[in-house]
Amino acid sequence: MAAKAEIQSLPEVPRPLDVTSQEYAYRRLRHSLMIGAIDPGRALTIRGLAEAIGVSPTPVREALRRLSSENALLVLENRRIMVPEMTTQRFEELVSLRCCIEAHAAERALPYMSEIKIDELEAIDARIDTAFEAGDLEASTLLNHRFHTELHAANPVPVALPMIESLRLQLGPFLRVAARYAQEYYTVDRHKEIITALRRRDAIALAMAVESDIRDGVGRLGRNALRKILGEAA
Amino acid sequence: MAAKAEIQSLPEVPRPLDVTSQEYAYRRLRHSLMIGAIDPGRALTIRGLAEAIGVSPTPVREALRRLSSENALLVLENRRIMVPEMTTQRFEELVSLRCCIEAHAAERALPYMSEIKIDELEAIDARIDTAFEAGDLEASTLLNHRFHTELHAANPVPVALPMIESLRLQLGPFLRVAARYAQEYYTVDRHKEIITALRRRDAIALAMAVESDIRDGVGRLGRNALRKILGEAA
DNA sequence: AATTTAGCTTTGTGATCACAATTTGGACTT
DNA sequence: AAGTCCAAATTGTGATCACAAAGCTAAATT
Repeated sequence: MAAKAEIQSLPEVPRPLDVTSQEYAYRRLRHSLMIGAIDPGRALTIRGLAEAIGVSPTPVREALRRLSSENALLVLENRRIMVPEMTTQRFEELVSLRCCIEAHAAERALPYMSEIKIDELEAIDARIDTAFEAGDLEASTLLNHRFHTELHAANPVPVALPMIESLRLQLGPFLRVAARYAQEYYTVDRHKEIITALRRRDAIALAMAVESDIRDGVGRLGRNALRKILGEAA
Repeated sequence: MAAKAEIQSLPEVPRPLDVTSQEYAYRRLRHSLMIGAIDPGRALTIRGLAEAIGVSPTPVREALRRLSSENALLVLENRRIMVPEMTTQRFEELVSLRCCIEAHAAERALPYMSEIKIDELEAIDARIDTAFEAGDLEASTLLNHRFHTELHAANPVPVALPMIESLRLQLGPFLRVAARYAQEYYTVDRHKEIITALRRRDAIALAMAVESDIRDGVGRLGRNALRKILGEAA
């Protein structure tokens, strides 16, 4: 009996005392996916993950079902589970859909935006700049997520949020790979424009700023990486 | 020991031989939700559903996790699971988001639309009219779903489809209730406009037609129902 | 009569076990 | 040396059981 070939080592996340094993497995898997700790195309086994996380197969299965419902994982007809691979077409679809939904969600959140909330967003943006100048890409992207989430969450009925997070989860693993291929980080941060539009209560400008922020940021990074990755393969 | 208070009777769905119990439970629950067989606000128990479906609790739990990831079900902090209730605000958010995504998805599918595909859509639309005139609301709404799905599925990378279906699932239970309150069915069917826009390859007209179709159909029906329901309550 | 409390039931959760299907590895044949 | 076939291991699946928390009912206390 050979030793288990590959005991996945998943990044750890804090576990509050009252969260269920299923929820903990979900969070840990989700975080691993988001930061690109599991490569696209990688096959996952329930028992392997259960051992890595330290719980029984049952809660792991439930976590995997959740993730596949969010399209963060793919269940093949072999019933095997893997991280979806990125293609040029899928990337373009994901980015354009994310622009569409986030612009819409921002417009919908605008009427509920208080000046205090805008101040908070401005503070987060300042921290993003600080983190970026310090070269802390980890904190920078995390704060960037935070900025967008806070923006949309101003809406008291955030039905768009789960969908935006699903898109982030689908883009996450690939963007981490993409970051390795980027020689320079285009920090074309449209957050200043977003905040200006918020203060002016200008819905049109807001939607355009949000769309530009995503298209010029995520879109450009991913496209460049895809060009290089596909160039290498050929 | 009193008999079980409420053995849910869920609408049956065909079960192919090769589908897992988990998948079967999912489909049956999903279908029940979609046609409004389970009232909003209704609490669900794992054991009760397992008995109703005829499987053990394990696959039911997995199905419930999937459904809650799609926001078709709500897990309370008591860990109890229920069908979300509809509010005016949530309804408006769902309808506007659905307009936004479906218009976008239709635009994205347009370049992949063949004349044959458009013919098929036209055929489905004809069947919708037939079913509607025959008073078969069940078939009519089912075919309406089919029409929209076929439209979006022309895109070879349909990343928007799961989100659209999630929105349908969130609106489904309520719309069934709403239909009871509608004295007359506004059959303002914009499908003819959609097909014309497709044939002309007019992306703008297509997006507008899709948006109008949803806003004038689902939106109007739901708003009227909400007005009456809330009027009764007051 | 209202409120608290005690005990029972129901419920979600998760670990374990058994089973079937798929996969894997190597030995055998050609 | 390449392909085929059989056996062992791995994997997904699902039922069952045990446990703890939450809910409910009814009795007892104030």
